Amino acid sequence: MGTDSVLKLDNQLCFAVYACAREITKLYHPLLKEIGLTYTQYIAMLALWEKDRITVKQLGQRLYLDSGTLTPLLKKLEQTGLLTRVRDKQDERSVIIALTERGTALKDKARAIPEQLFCQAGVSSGEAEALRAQITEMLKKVQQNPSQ
Amino acid sequence: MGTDSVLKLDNQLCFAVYACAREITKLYHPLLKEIGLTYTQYIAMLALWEKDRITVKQLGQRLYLDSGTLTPLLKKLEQTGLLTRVRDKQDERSVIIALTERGTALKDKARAIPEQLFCQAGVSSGEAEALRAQITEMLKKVQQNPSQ
DNA sequence: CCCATAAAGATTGTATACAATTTAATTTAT
DNA sequence: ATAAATTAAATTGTATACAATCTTTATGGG
Repeated sequence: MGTDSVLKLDNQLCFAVYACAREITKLYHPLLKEIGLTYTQYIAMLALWEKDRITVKQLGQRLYLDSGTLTPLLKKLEQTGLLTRVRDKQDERSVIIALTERGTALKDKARAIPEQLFCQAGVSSGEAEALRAQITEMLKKVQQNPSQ
Repeated sequence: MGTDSVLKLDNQLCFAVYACAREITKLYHPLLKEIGLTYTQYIAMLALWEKDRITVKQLGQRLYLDSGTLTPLLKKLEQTGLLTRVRDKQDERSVIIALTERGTALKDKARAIPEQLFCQAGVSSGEAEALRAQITEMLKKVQQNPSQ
Protein backbone atom coordinates (compact mmCIF):
# COMPACT_ATOMS: atom_id res chain seq x y z
CA MET A 1 0.00 0.00 0.00
CA GLY A 2 1.31 3.46 -0.86
CA THR A 3 2.78 5.31 2.07
CA ASP A 4 -0.37 6.72 3.57
CA SER A 5 -3.37 6.40 1.33
CA VAL A 6 -5.66 6.04 4.33
CA LEU A 7 -4.74 9.55 5.42
CA LYS A 8 -5.05 11.19 2.01
CA LEU A 9 -7.58 13.97 2.03
CA ASP A 10 -9.04 12.90 -1.29
CA ASN A 11 -9.77 9.45 0.10
CA GLN A 12 -11.78 10.75 3.04
CA LEU A 13 -15.52 10.32 2.74
CA CYS A 14 -15.88 12.60 5.73
CA PHE A 15 -14.09 15.44 4.02
CA ALA A 16 -16.14 15.14 0.84
CA VAL A 17 -19.38 15.28 2.81
CA TYR A 18 -18.14 18.10 5.02
CA ALA A 19 -16.90 20.26 2.13
CA CYS A 20 -20.01 19.53 0.07
CA ALA A 21 -22.32 20.55 2.90
CA ARG A 22 -20.56 23.89 3.25
CA GLU A 23 -20.53 24.61 -0.47
CA ILE A 24 -24.23 23.84 -0.79
CA THR A 25 -24.93 26.12 2.16
CA LYS A 26 -23.07 28.94 0.41
CA LEU A 27 -25.25 28.38 -2.65
CA TYR A 28 -28.36 28.84 -0.54
CA HIS A 29 -27.10 32.02 1.08
CA PRO A 30 -28.22 34.61 -1.50
CA LEU A 31 -31.60 32.94 -1.99
CA LEU A 32 -32.28 32.71 1.73
CA LYS A 33 -31.16 36.25 2.30
CA GLU A 34 -34.12 37.40 0.24
CA ILE A 35 -36.54 35.83 2.68
CA GLY A 36 -34.47 36.79 5.71
CA LEU A 37 -33.37 33.35 6.88
CA THR A 38 -30.01 31.72 7.53
CA TYR A 39 -29.47 28.18 6.35
CA THR A 40 -30.07 26.58 9.75
CA GLN A 41 -33.12 28.73 10.28
CA TYR A 42 -34.40 27.57 6.88
CA ILE A 43 -33.91 23.93 7.81
CA ALA A 44 -35.80 24.54 11.04
CA MET A 45 -38.63 26.26 9.16
CA LEU A 46 -38.81 23.37 6.67
CA ALA A 47 -39.38 21.00 9.58
CA LEU A 48 -41.96 23.29 11.15
CA TRP A 49 -43.85 23.88 7.89
CA GLU A 50 -44.34 20.13 7.76
CA LYS A 51 -45.36 19.89 11.38
CA ASP A 52 -45.36 22.54 14.07
CA ARG A 53 -46.63 22.56 17.66
CA ILE A 54 -43.78 20.24 18.52
CA THR A 55 -41.25 20.44 21.35
CA VAL A 56 -37.67 21.65 21.03
CA LYS A 57 -36.65 18.08 21.72
CA GLN A 58 -38.70 16.73 18.81
CA LEU A 59 -37.42 19.40 16.47
CA GLY A 60 -33.89 18.57 17.57
CA GLN A 61 -34.39 14.90 16.78
CA ARG A 62 -35.66 15.82 13.33
CA LEU A 63 -32.72 18.13 12.61
CA TYR A 64 -29.97 16.28 14.55
CA LEU A 65 -29.43 19.43 16.62
CA ASP A 66 -29.43 19.89 20.38
CA SER A 67 -30.84 22.62 22.59
CA GLY A 68 -27.49 24.38 22.66
CA THR A 69 -27.95 25.19 19.01
CA LEU A 70 -31.73 25.38 18.87
CA THR A 71 -32.48 27.57 21.86
CA PRO A 72 -30.73 30.69 20.53
CA LEU A 73 -31.89 30.00 16.97
CA LEU A 74 -35.53 29.65 18.03
CA LYS A 75 -35.30 32.75 20.20
CA LYS A 76 -34.18 34.65 17.13
CA LEU A 77 -37.04 33.33 15.01
CA GLU A 78 -39.39 34.23 17.84
CA GLN A 79 -38.02 37.78 17.84
CA THR A 80 -38.51 37.94 14.07
CA GLY A 81 -42.12 36.98 14.69
CA LEU A 82 -42.10 33.71 12.78
CA LEU A 83 -42.88 31.45 15.73
CA THR A 84 -43.77 31.27 19.40
CA ARG A 85 -42.08 29.36 22.23
CA VAL A 86 -44.42 28.34 25.04
CA ARG A 87 -43.91 25.96 27.94
CA ASP A 88 -46.08 22.87 27.69
CA LYS A 89 -48.81 23.00 30.35
CA GLN A 90 -48.83 19.21 30.51
CA ASP A 91 -45.07 18.99 31.03
CA GLU A 92 -43.40 22.17 32.12
CA ARG A 93 -39.99 20.83 31.13
CA SER A 94 -40.89 21.05 27.46
CA VAL A 95 -41.24 24.09 25.24
CA ILE A 96 -43.67 23.93 22.35
CA ILE A 97 -42.81 25.65 19.10
CA ALA A 98 -45.70 26.94 17.02
CA LEU A 99 -45.62 28.98 13.82
CA THR A 100 -47.25 32.37 13.75
CA GLU A 101 -49.34 33.50 10.83
CA ARG A 102 -46.26 35.21 9.39
CA GLY A 103 -44.21 32.05 9.90
CA THR A 104 -46.75 30.00 8.02
CA ALA A 105 -47.04 32.61 5.28
CA LEU A 106 -43.30 32.60 4.67
CA LYS A 107 -43.68 29.16 3.13
CA ASP A 108 -45.09 30.73 -0.02
CA LYS A 109 -41.92 32.73 -0.53
CA ALA A 110 -39.76 29.69 0.13
CA ARG A 111 -41.45 27.52 -2.48
CA ALA A 112 -39.29 28.80 -5.34
CA ILE A 113 -35.99 28.14 -3.63
CA PRO A 114 -35.40 24.42 -4.28
CA GLU A 115 -35.99 24.88 -8.01
CA GLN A 116 -33.67 27.88 -8.23
CA LEU A 117 -31.02 25.95 -6.36
CA PHE A 118 -31.09 22.95 -8.64
CA CYS A 119 -30.62 25.17 -11.66
CA GLN A 120 -27.74 26.97 -10.02
CA ALA A 121 -26.05 23.79 -8.92
CA GLY A 122 -26.40 22.08 -12.28
CA VAL A 123 -27.53 18.83 -10.75
CA SER A 124 -30.44 16.94 -12.25
CA SER A 125 -33.22 16.10 -9.84
CA GLY A 126 -32.80 12.45 -10.70
CA GLU A 127 -29.19 12.20 -9.66
CA ALA A 128 -29.84 14.44 -6.68
CA GLU A 129 -32.52 12.04 -5.48
CA ALA A 130 -30.30 8.99 -5.93
CA LEU A 131 -27.48 10.64 -4.01
CA ARG A 132 -29.83 11.87 -1.31
CA ALA A 133 -31.11 8.34 -0.75
CA GLN A 134 -27.60 6.98 -0.36
CA ILE A 135 -26.48 9.70 1.98
CA THR A 136 -29.59 9.29 4.08
CA GLU A 137 -28.84 5.60 4.41
CA MET A 138 -25.31 6.45 5.45
CA LEU A 139 -26.62 9.05 7.90
CA LYS A 140 -28.71 6.41 9.61
CA LYS A 141 -25.77 4.06 9.96
CA VAL A 142 -23.53 6.78 11.25
CA GLN A 143 -26.04 8.12 13.72
CA GLN A 144 -24.53 7.64 17.11
CA ASN A 145 -27.51 7.69 19.37
CA PRO A 146 -30.76 7.19 17.47
CA SER A 147 -32.73 7.26 20.72
CA GLN A 148 -31.47 10.73 21.49
CA MET B 1 -48.14 16.81 -6.88
CA GLY B 2 -48.70 16.63 -3.11
CA THR B 3 -48.98 19.98 -1.42
CA ASP B 4 -45.32 20.80 -0.97
CA SER B 5 -43.04 17.91 -1.69
CA VAL B 6 -40.28 20.27 -2.86
CA LEU B 7 -40.10 21.74 0.64
CA LYS B 8 -40.19 18.44 2.51
CA LEU B 9 -37.14 18.02 4.68
CA ASP B 10 -36.72 14.40 3.68
CA ASN B 11 -36.53 15.39 0.03
CA GLN B 12 -33.69 17.84 0.56
CA LEU B 13 -30.29 16.65 -0.62
CA CYS B 14 -28.77 19.60 1.19
CA PHE B 15 -30.18 18.52 4.52
CA ALA B 16 -29.00 14.93 4.12
CA VAL B 17 -25.47 16.11 3.37
CA TYR B 18 -25.52 18.68 6.13
CA ALA B 19 -26.79 16.30 8.80
CA CYS B 20 -24.47 13.53 7.64
CA ALA B 21 -21.44 15.79 7.84
CA ARG B 22 -22.25 16.72 11.41
CA GLU B 23 -22.92 13.15 12.52
CA ILE B 24 -19.65 11.94 11.02
CA THR B 25 -17.83 14.76 12.78
CA LYS B 26 -19.32 13.65 16.08
CA LEU B 27 -18.03 10.15 15.40
CA TYR B 28 -14.52 11.50 14.97
CA HIS B 29 -14.62 13.53 18.14
CA PRO B 30 -13.51 10.92 20.70
CA LEU B 31 -10.79 9.56 18.40
CA LEU B 32 -9.40 13.01 17.63
CA LYS B 33 -9.55 14.01 21.28
CA GLU B 34 -6.90 11.40 21.98
CA ILE B 35 -4.45 13.13 19.67
CA GLY B 36 -5.54 16.60 20.72
CA LEU B 37 -7.14 17.80 17.49
CA THR B 38 -10.55 19.12 16.56
CA TYR B 39 -12.15 17.90 13.36
CA THR B 40 -11.23 20.97 11.33
CA GLN B 41 -7.70 20.92 12.70
CA TYR B 42 -7.49 17.26 11.67
CA ILE B 43 -8.59 18.09 8.13
CA ALA B 44 -5.96 20.81 7.99
CA MET B 45 -3.28 18.43 9.25
CA LEU B 46 -4.31 15.80 6.66
CA ALA B 47 -3.70 18.37 3.93
CA LEU B 48 -0.38 19.42 5.45
CA TRP B 49 0.84 15.86 5.95
CA GLU B 50 0.41 15.42 2.22
CA LYS B 51 2.11 18.68 1.39
CA ASP B 52 3.30 21.43 3.67
CA ARG B 53 5.27 24.64 3.08
CA ILE B 54 2.22 26.00 1.31
CA THR B 55 0.48 29.35 1.74
CA VAL B 56 -2.70 29.94 3.71
CA LYS B 57 -4.35 30.65 0.37
CA GLN B 58 -3.34 27.28 -1.04
CA LEU B 59 -4.45 25.45 2.07
CA GLY B 60 -7.75 27.30 1.90
CA GLN B 61 -8.30 26.20 -1.68
CA ARG B 62 -7.63 22.62 -0.70
CA LEU B 63 -10.03 22.73 2.25
CA TYR B 64 -12.65 25.14 0.86
CA LEU B 65 -12.00 27.46 3.80
CA ASP B 66 -11.08 31.13 3.86
CA SER B 67 -8.63 33.10 5.98
CA GLY B 68 -11.40 34.02 8.39
CA THR B 69 -11.56 30.40 9.45
CA LEU B 70 -7.97 29.40 8.84
CA THR B 71 -6.10 32.25 10.50
CA PRO B 72 -7.31 31.53 14.04
CA LEU B 73 -7.13 27.78 13.48
CA LEU B 74 -3.54 27.93 12.26
CA LYS B 75 -2.58 30.27 15.10
CA LYS B 76 -3.86 27.65 17.49
CA LEU B 77 -1.91 24.86 15.82
CA GLU B 78 1.13 27.12 15.91
CA GLN B 79 0.67 27.63 19.65
CA THR B 80 0.35 23.87 20.10
CA GLY B 81 3.69 23.59 18.34
CA LEU B 82 2.51 21.54 15.35
CA LEU B 83 3.37 24.10 12.68
CA THR B 84 4.95 27.46 11.93
CA ARG B 85 3.52 30.49 10.14
CA VAL B 86 6.12 32.62 8.37
CA ARG B 87 5.69 35.44 5.86
CA ASP B 88 7.00 34.54 2.44
CA LYS B 89 10.19 36.50 1.73
CA GLN B 90 9.39 36.49 -1.99
CA ASP B 91 5.88 37.85 -1.44
CA GLU B 92 5.23 39.42 1.92
CA ARG B 93 1.48 39.19 1.41
CA SER B 94 1.62 35.41 1.79
CA VAL B 95 2.15 33.32 4.89
CA ILE B 96 3.81 29.94 4.52
CA ILE B 97 2.68 27.09 6.72
CA ALA B 98 5.29 24.46 7.58
CA LEU B 99 4.97 21.47 9.89
CA THR B 100 7.28 21.22 12.86
CA GLU B 101 8.90 17.94 13.82
CA ARG B 102 6.07 17.38 16.28
CA GLY B 103 3.53 18.16 13.60
CA THR B 104 5.05 15.62 11.25
CA ALA B 105 5.34 13.05 14.03
CA LEU B 106 1.66 13.32 14.88
CA LYS B 107 0.89 11.55 11.61
CA ASP B 108 1.92 8.26 13.16
CA LYS B 109 -0.72 8.60 15.84
CA ALA B 110 -3.35 9.57 13.28
CA ARG B 111 -2.81 6.54 11.09
CA ALA B 112 -5.15 4.32 13.10
CA ILE B 113 -8.09 6.72 12.98
CA PRO B 114 -9.66 6.00 9.57
CA GLU B 115 -9.78 2.27 10.27
CA GLN B 116 -11.33 2.79 13.71
CA LEU B 117 -13.91 5.09 12.22
CA PHE B 118 -15.02 2.69 9.51
CA CYS B 119 -15.59 -0.01 12.10
CA GLN B 120 -17.54 2.34 14.30
CA ALA B 121 -19.67 3.62 11.44
CA GLY B 122 -20.48 0.17 10.09
CA VAL B 123 -19.82 1.22 6.52
CA SER B 124 -17.81 -0.99 4.21
CA SER B 125 -14.85 0.66 2.57
CA GLY B 126 -16.28 -0.27 -0.83
CA GLU B 127 -19.54 1.56 -0.39
CA ALA B 128 -17.76 4.43 1.32
CA GLU B 129 -15.52 4.85 -1.70
CA ALA B 130 -18.44 4.77 -4.14
CA LEU B 131 -20.31 7.36 -2.16
CA ARG B 132 -17.22 9.51 -1.75
CA ALA B 133 -16.70 9.57 -5.50
CA GLN B 134 -20.28 10.69 -6.13
CA ILE B 135 -20.20 13.38 -3.48
CA THR B 136 -16.88 14.66 -4.78
CA GLU B 137 -18.39 14.97 -8.23
CA MET B 138 -21.32 16.83 -6.76
CA LEU B 139 -18.93 19.05 -4.77
CA LYS B 140 -17.22 20.09 -7.96
CA LYS B 141 -20.48 20.98 -9.65
CA VAL B 142 -21.68 22.91 -6.67
CA GLN B 143 -18.46 24.79 -6.16
CA GLN B 144 -19.28 28.42 -6.66
CA ASN B 145 -15.95 29.92 -7.48
CA PRO B 146 -13.35 27.32 -8.44
CA SER B 147 -10.78 30.02 -9.14
CA GLN B 148 -11.01 31.29 -5.62
C1' DC C 1 8.15 56.23 -11.76
C1' DC C 2 3.33 56.57 -9.86
C1' DC C 3 -1.16 55.60 -9.12
C1' DA C 4 -5.10 52.49 -9.57
C1' DT C 5 -6.06 47.64 -8.92
C1' DA C 6 -5.58 43.50 -7.26
C1' DA C 7 -4.20 39.98 -4.06
C1' DA C 8 -3.29 37.71 0.64
C1' DG C 9 -4.13 37.68 5.40
C1' DA C 10 -6.09 39.49 9.35
C1' DT C 11 -9.98 41.34 11.66
C1' DT C 12 -14.84 42.13 12.90
C1' DG C 13 -19.39 40.74 13.54
C1' DT C 14 -22.90 37.32 13.35
C1' DA C 15 -24.53 32.69 13.49
C1' DT C 16 -23.91 28.24 14.23
C1' DA C 17 -22.39 23.55 16.56
C1' DC C 18 -21.68 20.93 20.41
C1' DA C 19 -19.69 19.13 24.85
C1' DA C 20 -20.48 19.80 29.47
C1' DT C 21 -22.96 21.69 33.10
C1' DT C 22 -26.97 23.65 35.39
C1' DT C 23 -31.83 24.26 36.53
C1' DA C 24 -36.36 22.91 36.91
C1' DA C 25 -39.87 19.45 36.35
C1' DT C 26 -41.24 14.67 36.17
C1' DT C 27 -40.78 9.68 36.97
C1' DT C 28 -39.33 5.79 39.20
C1' DA C 29 -38.13 2.89 42.74
C1' DT C 30 -38.43 2.02 47.35
C1' DA D 1 -45.11 9.49 49.63
C1' DT D 2 -40.42 10.77 48.92
C1' DA D 3 -35.61 10.55 47.70
C1' DA D 4 -33.03 9.27 43.58
C1' DA D 5 -32.75 9.13 38.85
C1' DT D 6 -34.19 10.93 34.56
C1' DT D 7 -35.57 14.30 31.30
C1' DA D 8 -36.00 18.90 28.71
C1' DA D 9 -34.21 23.39 28.11
C1' DA D 10 -31.11 26.70 29.00
C1' DT D 11 -26.49 28.15 29.82
C1' DT D 12 -21.43 28.27 29.42
C1' DG D 13 -17.27 27.81 27.02
C1' DT D 14 -14.78 26.67 22.94
C1' DA D 15 -14.27 26.23 18.06
C1' DT D 16 -15.73 26.85 13.78
C1' DA D 17 -17.75 29.21 9.30
C1' DC D 18 -18.21 33.01 6.54
C1' DA D 19 -19.54 37.70 4.74
C1' DA D 20 -17.65 42.08 4.82
C1' DT D 21 -14.08 45.10 5.73
C1' DC D 22 -9.35 46.55 6.58
C1' DT D 23 -4.27 46.52 6.05
C1' DT D 24 -0.26 45.60 3.69
C1' DT D 25 2.13 44.29 -0.28
C1' DA D 26 2.54 43.55 -5.16
C1' DT D 27 1.48 44.42 -10.00
C1' DG D 28 0.31 46.81 -14.21
C1' DG D 29 -0.71 50.48 -17.12
C1' DG D 30 0.27 55.26 -18.48
